Amino acid sequence: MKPTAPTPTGQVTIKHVAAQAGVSTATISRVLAGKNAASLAVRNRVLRVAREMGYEPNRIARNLRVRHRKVFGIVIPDLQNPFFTGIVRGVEEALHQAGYALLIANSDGSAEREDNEIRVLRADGAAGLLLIPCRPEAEHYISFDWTSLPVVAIDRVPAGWAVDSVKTANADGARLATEHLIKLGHVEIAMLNGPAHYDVAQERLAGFSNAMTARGLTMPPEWLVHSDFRQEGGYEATKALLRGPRRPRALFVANYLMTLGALMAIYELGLRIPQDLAIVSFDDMPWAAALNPPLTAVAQPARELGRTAAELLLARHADRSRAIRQVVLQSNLVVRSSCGSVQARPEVHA
Amino acid sequence: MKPTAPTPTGQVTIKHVAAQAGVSTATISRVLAGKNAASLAVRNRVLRVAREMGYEPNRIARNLRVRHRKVFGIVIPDLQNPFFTGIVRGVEEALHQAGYALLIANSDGSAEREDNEIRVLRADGAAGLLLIPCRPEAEHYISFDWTSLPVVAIDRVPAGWAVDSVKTANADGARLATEHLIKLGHVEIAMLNGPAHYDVAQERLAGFSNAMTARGLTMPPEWLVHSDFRQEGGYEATKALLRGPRRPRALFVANYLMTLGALMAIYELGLRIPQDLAIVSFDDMPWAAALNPPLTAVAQPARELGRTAAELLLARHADRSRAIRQVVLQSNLVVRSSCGSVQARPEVHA
DNA sequence: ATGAAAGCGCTAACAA
DNA sequence: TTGTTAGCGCTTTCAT
Repeated sequence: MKPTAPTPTGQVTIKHVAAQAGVSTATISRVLAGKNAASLAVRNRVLRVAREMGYEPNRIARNLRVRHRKVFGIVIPDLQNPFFTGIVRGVEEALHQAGYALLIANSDGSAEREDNEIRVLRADGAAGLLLIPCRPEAEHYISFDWTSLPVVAIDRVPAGWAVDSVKTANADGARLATEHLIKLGHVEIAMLNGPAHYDVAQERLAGFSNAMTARGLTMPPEWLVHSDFRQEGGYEATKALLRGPRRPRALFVANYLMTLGALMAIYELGLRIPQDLAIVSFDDMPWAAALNPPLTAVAQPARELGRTAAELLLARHADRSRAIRQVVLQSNLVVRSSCGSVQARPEVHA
Repeated sequence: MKPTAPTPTGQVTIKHVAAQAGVSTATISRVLAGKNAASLAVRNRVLRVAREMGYEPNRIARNLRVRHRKVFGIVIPDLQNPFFTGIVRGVEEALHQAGYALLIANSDGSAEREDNEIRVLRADGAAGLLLIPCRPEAEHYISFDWTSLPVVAIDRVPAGWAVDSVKTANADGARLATEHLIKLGHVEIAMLNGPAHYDVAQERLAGFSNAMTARGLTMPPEWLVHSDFRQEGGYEATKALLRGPRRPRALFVANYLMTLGALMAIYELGLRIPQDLAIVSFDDMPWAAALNPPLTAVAQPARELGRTAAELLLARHADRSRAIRQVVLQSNLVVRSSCGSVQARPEVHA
């Protein structure tokens, strides 16, 4: 059969082009694939006809045939978190350059949805997966069947799961923030941290503690508060903390969502930043500079994290047997004015 | 051939399951499709074997066969803009419920990338497209070949393009914001708007103007400034405005990115909000409440916009010939304290 | 340099 | 109720 008009669905297939150009489908395929295995005359004719007919190869068919797609998938816990979307941008850029597309899925922080999205992504032909895990336990991920599906973990890396991964130097970042506070003369420092079983929270705490003890600073136990990394939780926790028997003069908040909550609590309590309370945040956001006063924060290299993860995945895709690599990227402190300076104050030891 | 072990790639196909269960692939297909066209015994056996073998249908093959995918695509101009990601969430929720997946693509505000993403999405088998256009001109979109690819426009609707669309009641929202200012006693009101050729900007301006003239308020022409909807632009424009010969006492900013810039300019100039300058913003953001003072803003129903768009697309998908529908969703003003109150001030007419 | 033909994994007529 | 068979649109041997 030599169909010369588009199919009922309006799609023009390789057959139509072949018929029109008077060659076989194989030739069309070759020419379009850029293989120089056709005479110049044929080549030009094919190209022209294809263009004229508005031919667009059906990738689904192509993918079925070649048994893989130039597509990776990423599943993130929160589409509205600028840190995560920053990572996605980085991934996208790198993948785009390499000629790969990216499927973005949203687990919403739910384990079931995460599982489901992973399955869907695989069935949809993703050649590999980027994952910002929403569970800190490794067991689940380990028991998952990753056969022929390379994966790299970003930001959060369940301890004991042997995968390629990229993360921020959390401890270093936290140390930077804490030292900044200390250098400015603060001694009564509290920390608002995330859930204690998250590696990210543990590391940030470690950095904080190290900085404190290195300077011989101590704090009452109630100044270390564990919340949930969310805005509401940060709000409540901060309120409780600041209403407590002893009020700290400086606060290190372990992520941006809780910082938002903390800020609200602070204003509500009528406290001034930084005079009454200095504040540093983990995570720098576009709006940090628009706050009054501008917020000092440690900036995670989100785009870079994404880029690196993409490169890791590409590399693993190309060579399944290469050594597993864990890369950690440095974060840096961007100093604005929410920590003020208390150098003039008498150094009351806590 | 009766393959009983997975293929070299490790994938287990319908054939393996069929062989193992001792039935034909057709039966497997039917059972798994939920068609009750198999005896209970067979049905159970198939289900069990499939589970045991970890069989996951290859969607690529399925899609090729059924000639469509349960997938829609969305292309947005900025993955990091909370308003857009809010829309995406809404879309995702609605589509998920309907059993569809969503491919997210990022045009980055570039026309070429937008074109490209649309093509890719189509070739990747998307059954329909959601689009937040990055160009205000309709010509391009009209001339595009939408054959057999239903599409709905969100937020920005190029005038003259006959498609299903969902958008915010921009004029109403702007009117709300402006009236709020006026009610509070403000008369010296300026507006920081986006590019004049965007429908969104035009509508917000219309709402602003209507509110002003309805109250008999006028303003010097230099108080209407057109910027670019971006942070940097908002910063520059605000600085110029506030340094101008006549300084307004209130400012309506037409989107959130410019508000960020405006805020920075205001602080830099040492102006206090709202005493020296009241500010209302179009777009409400999670951090608006954490600002000092908390920002009064008109909130666009992003999630709802997304949900509605998804429903429109689903409906169009089901019935190509239904009447084109344009839905506009109401926005609402969330009053915080960045506009203060100047009722006590003498009413100097501008 | 080009074509014929086999199949990727699945579904849906059509038979039985 | 179940199996046989013919493709979906493409790429890729294997011939020529």
